Order: sequence, then structure tokens, then C-alpha cells
Amino acid sequence: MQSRTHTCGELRKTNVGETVTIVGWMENVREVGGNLAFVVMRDFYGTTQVVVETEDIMAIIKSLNKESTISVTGKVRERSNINNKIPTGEIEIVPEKIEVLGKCLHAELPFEINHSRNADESFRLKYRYLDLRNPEVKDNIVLRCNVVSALRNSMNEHGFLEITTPILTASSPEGARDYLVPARKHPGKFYALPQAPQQFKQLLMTAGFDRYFQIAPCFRDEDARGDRSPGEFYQMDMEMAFASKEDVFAVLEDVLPPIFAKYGKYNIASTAPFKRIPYLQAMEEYGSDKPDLRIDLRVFDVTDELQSCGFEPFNGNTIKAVPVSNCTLTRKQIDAICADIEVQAGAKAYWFKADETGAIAGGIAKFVNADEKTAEAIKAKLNIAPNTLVVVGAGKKGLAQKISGVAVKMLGSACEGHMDKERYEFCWIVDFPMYEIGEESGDLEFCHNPFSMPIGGKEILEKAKNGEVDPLSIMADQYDLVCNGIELSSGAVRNHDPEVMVKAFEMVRLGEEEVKAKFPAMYNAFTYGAPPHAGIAPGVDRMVMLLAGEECIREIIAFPMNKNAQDIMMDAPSEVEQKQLDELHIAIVKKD
RNA sequence: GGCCUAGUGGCUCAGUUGGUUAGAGCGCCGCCCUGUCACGGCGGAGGUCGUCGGUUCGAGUCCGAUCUGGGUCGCCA
Repeated sequence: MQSRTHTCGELRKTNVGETVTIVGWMENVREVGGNLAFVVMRDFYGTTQVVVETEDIMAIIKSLNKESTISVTGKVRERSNINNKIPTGEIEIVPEKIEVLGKCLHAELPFEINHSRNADESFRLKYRYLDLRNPEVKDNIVLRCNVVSALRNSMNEHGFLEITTPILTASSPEGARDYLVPARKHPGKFYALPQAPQQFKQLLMTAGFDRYFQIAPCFRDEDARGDRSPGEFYQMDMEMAFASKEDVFAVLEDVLPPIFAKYGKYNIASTAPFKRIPYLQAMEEYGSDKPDLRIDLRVFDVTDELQSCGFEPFNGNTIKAVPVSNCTLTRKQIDAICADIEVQAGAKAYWFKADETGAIAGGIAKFVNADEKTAEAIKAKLNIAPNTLVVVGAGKKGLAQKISGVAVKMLGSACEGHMDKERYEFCWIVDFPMYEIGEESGDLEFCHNPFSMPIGGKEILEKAKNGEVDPLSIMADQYDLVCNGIELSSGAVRNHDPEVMVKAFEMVRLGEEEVKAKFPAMYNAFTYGAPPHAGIAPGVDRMVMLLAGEECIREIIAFPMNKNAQDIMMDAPSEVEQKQLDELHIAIVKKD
């Protein structure tokens, strides 16, 4: 093969007269009569027009299916009709020689390359190498590379070392379902793929590495979502020794905004410091622990005002309201939104509105208007002006909050003027409760993860033990990074003190033995002098998704699995040979 | 596992209260066209309507079951 002199994206008017060689895929052929035809060639960098004017060349072109790869050598000529829509639109190549490099044996493709995003997703995944030829699809992967590269550079500049940690490791008892790998040399035993490098990075801190990071593959055997790929995903995992929450915040507030501003679909990103919202306040005001700060709607508690208005679902329940000013939604649209809220929140949403005169009408207005006092109290509480829609949720506190949180997000995007979409709004959610009462057990349990340092340390745990402090009021020094309503990351100041660790576990009726059994390496390591440390792990896939403006995580992964954790291109998972199973001491038990 | 939704030529879809030979666009094949660029024109091939069963004189359409996608809840410390 003659090597190319130029890509398909770079020839301009200034190259006219040069003899060049370009290589690429034959994207399209436009025959316009006689021996005149135009061939569009595509490579990674762009497209270039090749003009066919002779019988010989025409014969070669006509013998090929589209998407065959060819090499074209010829002279660059200025076009008589210039196409301003493409960068190479001023020129065309008059071929002297065409070499066929790789024939496409299929006259009909599974889908049209440049419209692959309209095709059925199963086809796109099965023929992902064709799907990725579509520049729109490819560009997301390029974006991902650029973002990862920018993250690495920035973290390096901030003094962080990238250290890889084991992929074959031990199963850990808490958290998500593990992926297990049978150990050939140890019959009946298994490795687990890491759900995160959590313990390793804490051990690196204990080992004396001051600032660690890693673009880390993580494996969790849990069901997929639109924004969650099954099986595997990547985190920009980081940890800092002798550091507090403030140090972690400072690094990410420095690293992320420039990357979001440079690579994002929207080029406005919040600057440091990001807004900080305590968890309980977020739940009260936004009905969510991942509020979308682009939306200006808030949640109000109207339990006192509405509980006894006579509307049966309100009886004995917490009631939350989301008022939307200047709302022009029709009754039909409101009903549709309430139906969507019900699907997502799992409970009904109700509504009423103040009409153009300010009078309460529609939906459950009958009950709100039942007596004048209730109506006036509501108007005052929610500061209701004419043309205000109020969506209401009721239930136990958590459920009412959930309904209102879903309502905020839906109404924010559905109603004019309440959401400035074209920007990235970051916030930290801080002060998560350390403990909760388990729904099934009715006993005190860890709320999130047991690695976090309780705010107040050993003293607060002792007071709780002595009954001086309500254990439910203990906060963990833990934080989430949220952007545009998407949870990007969770992190914490870690509990590096074995004594405090044991005390924290004692609160949930576990002792030193359990701590040692669950995290033997980490517990032992901490008994040899550990630095206070803190870290976080923003999800790379979700970050790229936000930057690309995509709703589906599969759009920013080169070879994604489908919803059922299958790779239909490679046919994984698949059956293996009996010999392999025998070596691994595995017997398949068939179920009926 | 629950709920919602979809499945009709290679691809994307239409198909009315059940009623003659299941349509369109794109793609493909053939012919025509000397400046196209989403080229255009004419013609053609291509469908057991996801599968199985039922109701009916008659099912793409109605009913039941099932399979396969997608979304969502559970789950994801």
C-alpha cells in the first residue's frame, strides 16, 4: 500500500496542483451521467471528494460496495462548484490510480452509517465498528479521550501520582454484588473484581503516598440504567493524606471547571467555591440529595396548612408543595406531568393553581378552598401570585420529599423560565447522617459506608454511647459532588483511627472482631500509624455524558454492553469448554 | 423480580370499528442523466406482520401465554 500524503480532512485550495494520496472508506458515490461521478471518501479526519471522469476509474468504483477501503492517488483540483458545508469543499481529487485496500462484501449494510443513531440499538451494538464510523458517534469517544487526558494532566499538575491497583482481588462483604473469578490454584476459592479501589487507596495513604489518583475501572454486578452501564465503569479515583474535606474540595474545584468549560456542550460552569448544601437541607428544599441548581423551584412544607383540609390522602401525612410561578401549562400537560411523577416517585402527585385573578382553582382546589383560612394560609406560605401552579405530594416524610423532588425536576424542565439549561451547576452535598434505623431490622445501621469519619470523632461516639447524644444526629464527614442533578461522585474524610473505627462499629452492635474480619488489611495497616486522609471518586462515564450532553451512558463508551450486561458483538457472556470448567473446579448446575 | 413501552421488507416507520393483492421513505439491483454534494428521473426485487395458542366466516389489528429490546422502580455502601 502506498502511504498517504494527506488525510481526508486537510486538503485546501492551497494544495491545488499537488499530487497526493489519500486513503479511507468509500462513503458514497454520486453518478451524474456519462463517465462523471463523485466519490466521497471518509477517514478519521474528514471527507474528501474524488471526481471520476474516465471509464477505467468508473469501472473500479462501480465494482466496489460502499464502505470498501481504497487508496486514491491523483492531482488536487479546485472545484468548479464549491461546497461551503465541508472544510475540504473547495477542492477535489482527480484520480490517476485507485488501489482497493479492503473490500466491503455487503451491498446492504445493517444501517446507514451517517444515520446510525436512528437505528435500533441492538444493531448498533452488534455492529459497533460500523456505528463508530458515524462521526457523531465517534466524536463522543474522542471527547472521552480528551477529557480523560485533561483529567490526568490536571491531576499530575496538582501533584497526584497515578498508581494502578489490582483487578483480581478479594471479595468485600459490603456494597454491591461482586463479579467473581474462580481461582484455579485454590479449589473452591474466588477472586473478586474491585467495586472500587477504596481499600487499596487507603492503604497507599498508610504507605506514605501523599497524593494518589487513578482512572480506575470498577466492577459491580448490578442492574443497568440509562445513566449506569452494567458491569463496569470508570472513576477518577483520588485520595490525599493529611488532608481534610477542604483540601479535596479545593482540588476538584480547581480541576473540574476548566475541563467542563473547555469540553462541555455548554461552556459555562460554576466556579470555585461550589455551593455547599447539607444533606438534610437539600432534602427539605429540593426534595433530593442531588438537586439540579439550574432550576429555581423550591419545596415547601405545607403539612400544617393542608393536613386537615379534608382531602383523604393528606390525612396524617407529611405534605410537600412545589409552587411554579408564571405557569402556562394546560390542564392536559399538568395531568401528563403528574402521571410521570407518579411513575418515578411511586406515589401520586396532586395539583391546584391560582388563576389569573389569583383565585385557587383546578385539581384539588375544592379542598384547598374548603375554608377561607386554609386558602389564605397556603397563599401566604407559598407566596402565591396569579398564574401559579402548585404540585403537591403527600405521604411519610421521605415519600413526600421524593414526590416533591421529582416534581421540581420535571416542572423545572417543562415550564418556561425556571431553568437555565445551558450551563453546568456544581454543588457539594455535605453532612450525611452516619446512622439510620434500618427499615427491616428496626435497629441502628450505617447509613452509607462505614469508612467515613463521624464528625466529632471519638467524643461524639462516646456521648452517643452514654445517651447524651442521639446517634441519629451524628453526621459523617462525607460529601457528594452533584452537577445538573446528576450525582458525579461520593467521597469522605476516612476513618483512619482503629479506636474510632471500633467505636463506630459498636454503635451498630459489631465489635473489633467484625472490623478485623471485614477489612483485615486496612484495620491492621491503621494500627501501624495512619495519616488522616480524605478522597473522592468522580465517575468518568457520567462526567463525559454530561459534557457530551448525552442522556444515555452507552453513547460515550466505545464498546458498551446492553441493558442485560451482554456484549452482543463479542457474544459475552458465553459458554466455555468443559476442560476450562474442570481446571477451575466448576460444575454447572442446570436449573429447570 | 414489579410496572410501562416497542417488535410489520436490509433500515426507519404508517396500517382506521377485524374485511379484497399489507403501504411509504431510505437502502439495494437495473436503465437514463457531463458538476453532484441528502444529486435527480424511470423501473424492479425484497414481507410466514417476534413466537405459540385462542376467538372469528375472516386476525398485522381482538384475547391469552411466551421471547427479545428499551425505559423505570427495586438494586447500585
